[in-house]
Amino acid sequence: MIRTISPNPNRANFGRCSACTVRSLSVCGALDQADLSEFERIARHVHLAANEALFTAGQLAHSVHNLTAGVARLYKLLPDGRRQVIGFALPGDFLGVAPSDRYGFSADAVDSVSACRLSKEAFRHFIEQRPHFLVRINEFAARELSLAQEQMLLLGRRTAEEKVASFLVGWRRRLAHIGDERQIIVLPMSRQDIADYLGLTIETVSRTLTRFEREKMLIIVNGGVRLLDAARAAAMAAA
Amino acid sequence: MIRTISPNPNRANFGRCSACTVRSLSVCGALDQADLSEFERIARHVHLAANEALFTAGQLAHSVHNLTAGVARLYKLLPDGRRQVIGFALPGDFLGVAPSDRYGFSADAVDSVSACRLSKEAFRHFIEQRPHFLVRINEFAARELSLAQEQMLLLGRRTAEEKVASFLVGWRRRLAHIGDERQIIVLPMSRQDIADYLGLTIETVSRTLTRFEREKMLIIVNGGVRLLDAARAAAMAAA
DNA sequence: CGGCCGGTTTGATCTGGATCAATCAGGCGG
DNA sequence: CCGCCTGATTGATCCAGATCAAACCGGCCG
Repeated sequence: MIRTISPNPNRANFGRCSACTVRSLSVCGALDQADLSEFERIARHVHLAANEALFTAGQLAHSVHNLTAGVARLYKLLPDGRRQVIGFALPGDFLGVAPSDRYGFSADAVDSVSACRLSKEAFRHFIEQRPHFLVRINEFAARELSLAQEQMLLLGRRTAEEKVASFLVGWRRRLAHIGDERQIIVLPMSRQDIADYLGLTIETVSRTLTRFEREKMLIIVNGGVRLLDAARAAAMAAA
Repeated sequence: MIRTISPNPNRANFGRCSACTVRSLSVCGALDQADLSEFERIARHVHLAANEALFTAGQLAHSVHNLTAGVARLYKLLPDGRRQVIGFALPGDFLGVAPSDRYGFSADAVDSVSACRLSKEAFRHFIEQRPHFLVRINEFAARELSLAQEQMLLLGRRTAEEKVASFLVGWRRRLAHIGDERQIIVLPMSRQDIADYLGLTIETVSRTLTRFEREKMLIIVNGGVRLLDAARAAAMAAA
């Protein structure tokens, strides 16, 4: 069985920010010991089972979130049910940059998820006293924006084959960034999630992966893929 | 002839920040008189003719920009020349939120453009002394991110008809926001720009607009469109 | 251990939008 | 005022990926 996604699956994160395994990756990486205990005072840990909602588009945005374990699916829906997954959040990711008082998208757990939840008000107050923390938030927002722009290029101008290859390469890079260096690229999300992320149908994603396997670029395993020809995948993702 | 896009086309902006017609709309809206004169000291005004470049993807990011007049096209290219326009910048828009020391996209003038250019270094220094300004930058980044997410939904899941209708409605809203309340929706960008923004071809954009005209939803005029049935357009954009 | 059940794969066919190919229109220089 | 040049429109055809329709597969519960 393939383990869940977490920087160090053997050590549990039980509430103490100073022991947080994703701190250096997260916005909290900018906090010193004193800041951290104040942060801990205003944060609450939440745990969600697969498919439970962190929050829903359109609701009043009471809270901001800091993912500490698992993978979340971020998405928007059209009235008739068409869905666009706008991103997958990993441990260390911050969900709270928003221009209005309502959530602009929905987020729910792909596998079991842990997160720090802070009331928006307490969070705003916390920030106001700590400009260096705001700088950090800004860096995270900038990275997020840059990823979104890359995704626009993908959605608007890449072929199905390029989309799937780009997704695998990008996902692998993000897993590596949080310390998951396993041979196998774990894919906890469903084919439908991937399709909705890439602007494709589930059938096209499935066919494309099968073709990649036939062409010996990868092997489809339970819960993920094993990449055999990383160079070829990277080339497809680039061009 | 249709006038260029500017909040108040009759008053020129000649270098003095305190006389800047877009200040309240821009990141500078958060600055007081003293901040403003320091800002003015480190800013330089640049003017570009149509199709001149503000900056190019991949180059070292020396500067940040604050658009004061005209429209800029922001885009990314694939190695084979496929282009995705990731946005159009209007007066008041800030171009400078980036996660790396290189520009992540290219920007050039659609029509003739004016902008404040600041060295990234001077800008960073300026920010460090002024946390409230950073908050403002953050709000702008959040709005930008939210627009990008909306655009991902459009690119991934909307039909050609919905894309064109959404574009017109969204563009009109942005024009209204900067004070352009004219009956006609000015479209200074080419059909190719619109196509590359919507993930379509120029032919599909053209055909869709002519169909909208045949169906009496709008009239195509030189340099823009006159919207006759705003409700219908809004309905198409929503669903 | 067998029969669901949800997610995935595979196959057959269809179609929205792309591609290829002429016009067409309007601004501009001569 | 004419002819060109660039961008836009319109028409004919094509095809990548969607849709429709079965299997298939693995985990789980009785």
